[in-house]
Amino acid sequence: MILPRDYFDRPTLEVARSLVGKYLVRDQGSGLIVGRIIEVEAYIGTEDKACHASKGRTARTDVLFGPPGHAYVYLCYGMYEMLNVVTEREGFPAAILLRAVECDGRLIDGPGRLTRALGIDRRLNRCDLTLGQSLWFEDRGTAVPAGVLNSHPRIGVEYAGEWAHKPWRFRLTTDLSTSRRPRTRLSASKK
DNA sequence: TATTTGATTCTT
DNA sequence: AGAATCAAATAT
Repeated sequence: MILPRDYFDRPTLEVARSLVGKYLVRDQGSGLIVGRIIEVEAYIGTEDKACHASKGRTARTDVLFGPPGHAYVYLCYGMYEMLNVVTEREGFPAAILLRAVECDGRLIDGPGRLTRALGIDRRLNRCDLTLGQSLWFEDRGTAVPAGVLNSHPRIGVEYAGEWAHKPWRFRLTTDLSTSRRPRTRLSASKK
C-alpha cells in the first residue's frame, strides 16, 4: 500500500518513528529499487535551528511550508543530494530526512549514499511522493519488533544550540546496522 | 560583490 | 585531519 498524503499530515515525530521499517520505492523506468527504511531524522518548524525553515520562507525552503507528502531535495557540501519528505499541514514547515535504507540485504548508510544508490537528485525536488510515480513510500505490512527502534541526537547540527541534542534521529537496530556504525559520525563532532 | 558554511563522504 | 565542491546565507 502506497502511503497517502494523510499519513504525512501528522506530527512529524510520529511520522518519523512510524516511517522506519516502511519501504522507499524508486522507479526509473527499468525496474524498481526498493529500500527498507533504517534511519531517519526529523526537522520541525521555524523554531528548530537545525531545520532549514528556521531561516524563513525562501525560494529554497518554500516546499517545506507546502502540503505534506512532497519531496524536499537539496545539495549539501557541494556534492550530496539529500532526500526529505515534507510533513504536517500546509503552512507548518517540517520534513523528515532519509538517512539509511536496507536494499537487497545491503545497508546503504548515509543520506548522500542513499540518494546516489536510488538515483535521486534535485530534479525530484517538490515532487508529489503519494502518486506512485518515480518515487513513493510503501507499507508492506512488516511490523517492527518492539525495542529495536532507538532515538539519538541528529547528525551534523552542532550549530543548532539547544536544538542540536534533541533525540530526533530514529534508527532501527539490525544485524546489518550494528556492524558498522560510528567513525564518520565522530568526525561530524568537529566545530 | 565577497566570504562563509553546511542535515557528507572518502582519502590520507 | 583534510579535501572535494557549490548554492544559499551572511557579511561587506
